[in-house]
Amino acid sequence: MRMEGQEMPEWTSYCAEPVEVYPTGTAMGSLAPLNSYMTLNTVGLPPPGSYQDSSSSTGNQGSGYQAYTCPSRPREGMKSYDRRTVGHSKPPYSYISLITMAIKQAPSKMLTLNEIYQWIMDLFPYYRQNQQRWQNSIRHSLSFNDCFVRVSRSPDRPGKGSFWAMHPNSGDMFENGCYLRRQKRFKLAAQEKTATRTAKETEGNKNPEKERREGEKQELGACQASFMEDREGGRGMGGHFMGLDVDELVRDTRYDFSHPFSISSLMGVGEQDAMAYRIPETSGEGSAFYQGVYSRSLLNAS
DNA sequence: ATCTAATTCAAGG
DNA sequence: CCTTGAATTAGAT
Repeated sequence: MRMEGQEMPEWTSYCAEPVEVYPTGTAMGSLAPLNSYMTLNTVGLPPPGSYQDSSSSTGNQGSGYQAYTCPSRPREGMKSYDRRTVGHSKPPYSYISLITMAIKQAPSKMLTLNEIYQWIMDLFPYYRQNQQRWQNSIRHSLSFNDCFVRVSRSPDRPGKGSFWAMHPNSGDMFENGCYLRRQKRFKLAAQEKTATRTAKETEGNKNPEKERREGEKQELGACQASFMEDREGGRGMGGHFMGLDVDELVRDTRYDFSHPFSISSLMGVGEQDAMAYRIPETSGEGSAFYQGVYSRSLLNAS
């Protein structure tokens, strides 16, 4: 039950209370969504005693995720596990996933660097440590990945740092339920990045140079390319996103289908669509639903 | 084993 | 704060 008009989704208020644990080696696709009310039993996981703990080796970079404490609403009869031993494990989300979640949950669909940091720390206790390290990684991710777009502050919204938004064509990068590694990056062709360099001061630069896109189309694959129809955005010299106006960056691009592990689901955004969890009635091969969800080039390439 | 995405360190603007 | 690059780690096949 989410409350309208609330700043943050309800689940963010208790997410700092780790009560559920996932076993080592759990396939990403089988992870329950953050706002799931499933119990360990319902997902058929081994008892808590059999979980490995990685929090003790806080600096254990490289040893992979041992366990993950899923932020969850404390429930009746749900014993909360020892947070000192099992909590603070690294969440099974890449920085790109985290950033994406943060931005998408924002009403404005745009956040400053610090707001992103804050959101992550509020939600995941693990990230309240080693801030220097992961925050540097976050910055690197933002600059390096074309799916993130830097939006300069408008004079009416003074402050420090730019805003970060999702590139309108980045698609739903995690609809397949994998938050650790995308199949393909969302890479803009060189021209797109360099496009509209001059329009920077011009303000009215709504004309991003819509030509020259055949090259990258083949590079990204047919499906992805279809996303690139019409208007293409680009980054100017300073890396600011200038090809599209803010409205486009900000619009909430939700998809018609809802996947149990989609970010929308994770964030409780699509609760009314929850029914869509239904699995297609055994279609001979490749139901429309899954074809849509798992279409490699279309959903992963971002 | 390989391919490539993600993470980390870190210099330079 | 932002961008890059090189080197390393690590998912997925």
